Order: sequence, then structure tokens, then C-alpha cells
Amino acid sequence: MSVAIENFVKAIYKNGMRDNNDTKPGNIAKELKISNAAATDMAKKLAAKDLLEYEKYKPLKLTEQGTKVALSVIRKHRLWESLLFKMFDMSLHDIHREAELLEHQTSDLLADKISEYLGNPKFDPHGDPIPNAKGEITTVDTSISLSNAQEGKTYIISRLMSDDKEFFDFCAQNGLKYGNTLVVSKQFSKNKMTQILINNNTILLNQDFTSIIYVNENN
Amino acid sequence: MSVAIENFVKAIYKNGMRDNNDTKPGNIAKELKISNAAATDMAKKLAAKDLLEYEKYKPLKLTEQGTKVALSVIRKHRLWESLLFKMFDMSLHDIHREAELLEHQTSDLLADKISEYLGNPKFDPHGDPIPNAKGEITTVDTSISLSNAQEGKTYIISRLMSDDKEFFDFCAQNGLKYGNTLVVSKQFSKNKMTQILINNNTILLNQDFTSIIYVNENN
DNA sequence: AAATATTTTTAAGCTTACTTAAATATTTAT
DNA sequence: ATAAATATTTAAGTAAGCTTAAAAATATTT
Repeated sequence: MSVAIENFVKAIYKNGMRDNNDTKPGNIAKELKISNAAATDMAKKLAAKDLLEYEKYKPLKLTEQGTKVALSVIRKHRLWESLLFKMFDMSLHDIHREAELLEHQTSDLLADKISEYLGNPKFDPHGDPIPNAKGEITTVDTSISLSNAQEGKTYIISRLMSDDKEFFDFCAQNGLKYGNTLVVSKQFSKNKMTQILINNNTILLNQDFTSIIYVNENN
Repeated sequence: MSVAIENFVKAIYKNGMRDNNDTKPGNIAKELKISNAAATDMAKKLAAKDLLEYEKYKPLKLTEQGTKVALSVIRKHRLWESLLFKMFDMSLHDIHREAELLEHQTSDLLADKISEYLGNPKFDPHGDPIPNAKGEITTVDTSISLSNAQEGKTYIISRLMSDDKEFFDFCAQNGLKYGNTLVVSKQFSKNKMTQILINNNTILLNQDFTSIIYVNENN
């Protein structure tokens, strides 16, 4: 299982989570910054290895085995993020970048040791769920994106679904952090913007950000 | 700087430490489990990159730059070993294997964070010195191999220079661990064997082992 | 010092993971 | 429904990092 293969199935898994149609070779190519041709090539190769189903011009579909590989890599990524976040004073973006490399060089044994050390956490520092050793995600995700949150309600940040440095810088500057509380003061639905109150500051967010910030109602 | 290149210069560095003549392509090939032809090929490529000096049929010599690369990888390897050893209950051999992979996927920043977290240790769990961020090994090594130790004297184990599982299993079973104390009860110099007393057990070691176990006099 | 054995090098070839360019199919817009 | 735009696929080619086989140089043994 090469790094290229692991990243390929991971990209399919992540894109597919968002939208089952976002797994066409072109989407994966864009995600991995390779050419469309390379993505088609790889898709055929992985179909031969039974990691995915490939039909010309159709979205790629991971097999059970392919999903297992993807979840294993995602597990390792999120465990590394959790460990580095806990141990070192590093930005979420830097941590993400390190985890992106370490995830491919981590035995199942080491992953389990890290998980155990951390108390088998269910979420990483972005709020993303960590699959268990069997590749199961047991947690039910009840969170919604900020773009779908209701005016006037108070929420707790549950996920920051990004790996973009600018986004994380913005989050760090404004207290947008996993577990923090905010109030949705106004939804500008026509303009697809959301005004929130956090740390006594009022911030206006556009859809680029409200679609990747997930929250839970504060019960 | 690919994984193959990093491992290549590392192998030259390590073999060269032992004996300046052990850096011929064949020695490196054996160390890395690749063919002699591949080693010669790589040597030429790295000479073009100014990482080493290559003369046909001569031992390979790292340039200053090549040495820096080797020491950077070795630093990361030993920092990972130190961290994993401290945090997790894993065998030295397993830890070595993980570090062997992680060392190539670790930014200088992360290496520094690990070092700082550990209190900038000068030695790893095998007793091997950890180069600092500049690639300097500042510690003077006064240790000698068990094969050269004097009968009757008491020593402290300072290095276990191996990555062989059987060796580490043997060490673990017999209390041969970095920092532990032993007495050299007899040197069978003709047969190149050494009898030691450790944990109230008498053990006879042959040269395979006494040449890679390093000790310091117990002053 | 010559004969033999061992190493090193060269040469040709393979696989993986890409690339670009052109052909083909699908999607979108009119 | 058709034309135009976009995406996918095919084809040909490249670089890295290996392999095996044969040729050339060096080391070892007698």
C-alpha cells in the first residue's frame, strides 16, 4: 500500500462523504494536485486491486476493502493530530501538515499505542471523528454547518473541516476553536453570510467559512 | 531529498563511522538490501548533487552537505526513538522500526519540538548520541566495547549498537539496558568471549554481542 | 607473480507514479 | 436538440529507484 494509493483512497473517501458525485477522477485529481490522466490511470490500477469499482465516466466507488484502507489512514492522521496538538505548541495547520506525512508511516501497533495514550479519543482537534482500530466511526454526528444554524441560538463549535492555513489563522485570531461557544446573531440568507458573536466580538462570515465550520446546539 | 537518498547517506555515515573502508558501494548495498549496481548508480547521482565524492572503485566519501543530511536524519531517528521509548511500552526493536520510517517524514520544526519536549537529550535509549539541530554531536564518547573491557571491573552500559530483534530480545531478557550496571567477571580473549555478571546472573557473551555493547567505567 | 575469487561498473530493462497532447464522451447552455 | 464547453480517457513519454547479466577492475590466495 503505497503513499500514492493511500492518498488516493483517502481523497475518494473524503470527497464521497461530502457528495457521492465528487469522486470522479477529475475531482480526485484536483484534490491531490495531479493530472486527470494520472487519476484515471490510478483508478484502473486500484480497481484491479479491488480497492474500488471503476466504470468509465462514472464516479469512483470504494469497495469495502478500499474503505477500510481509507479509514485506517484517516485514523492515523487524526491520532497524530491529536497527539501533536496535545504535546506541542504548534498551529493546527502545521500539525495537519506533519500528520499528512506521518499517517503513511505508522504501524497499526503504533496507532493503537497513540490512541491508548490519549484515552482512545473520539474526536481530533478539528472535531473530526477518529475511526477505531476496526475502522468504525461509532459517534453519531449531530452537528450542522454554521450556514444552516438558526438566528439567535447559541452553539458550540464541533468541527473545523479544512486544511487551509489562512482559515486556521483566521480561526486562531478570532477564538474559533473546537469546543468554544458562539451565538448566531444574524443569517443573511440572500447573501449567504452569517454574523456571529464570539468572545464579545461580532464577526461576519461568508459561505466559504460557514460551510466548513460545524456546530452543535448548546443544550 | 527522497527517502532512498536519505537512507543512502545515512548508511554511508554509519558505515564510515565504523571503518572508512566500509563505504564502498557493495557495503552500502548490503546495508540497504539493494543490488551493488543500484548502489553504484545512486552514488553517481548523489555525487552530481554534491552529497558525496565518487571515484570509481574507491570508498564513498560524504561531502559536508551530505554529512549534514545524514546527521539530520540520524537526529530525527534518535529523537523519535527517545520519544516513543518514553511514551509507549514498546520493545526497542519495534521502536527502531517505527523510527526508521518516521525519520524521513519529520520537519525540522517537529524535530525541535520533540527535542525540547524531552529536555534536549544527548542520548537515545540505545545510548547513541543525538546530534543537535545544527548537526553537531557535542558529547565526547568515552565508552568502550565490552570486548575491550577489563576483567574484574564494574561498568555501566552506555550503548547498544544494533537494530537486530534477536539481540534486543536477548538484552531485554537479561537486563542489558542503557544505564544498567554489570561486572566483567572474565575475558576469554583467545575465544573472544566475555563473561559478565548482571542482576546476579552470570552470562557468557560471544563477540557478536560484546562488540556492539558499549560500556563506561563506573567511577 | 599468476591464477582465482570477489567487487564494481556498465548496460539493458522493469515498475510506479507521474506528465502532456490528442481523442472521445458527457454536460451545460442556448 | 444542438453547439459549445468541460471532463474523461487513451497514448506516448519521463524520472526515480530498483533489477539481472555481463564486462572490467580490484583483491586475495597460492
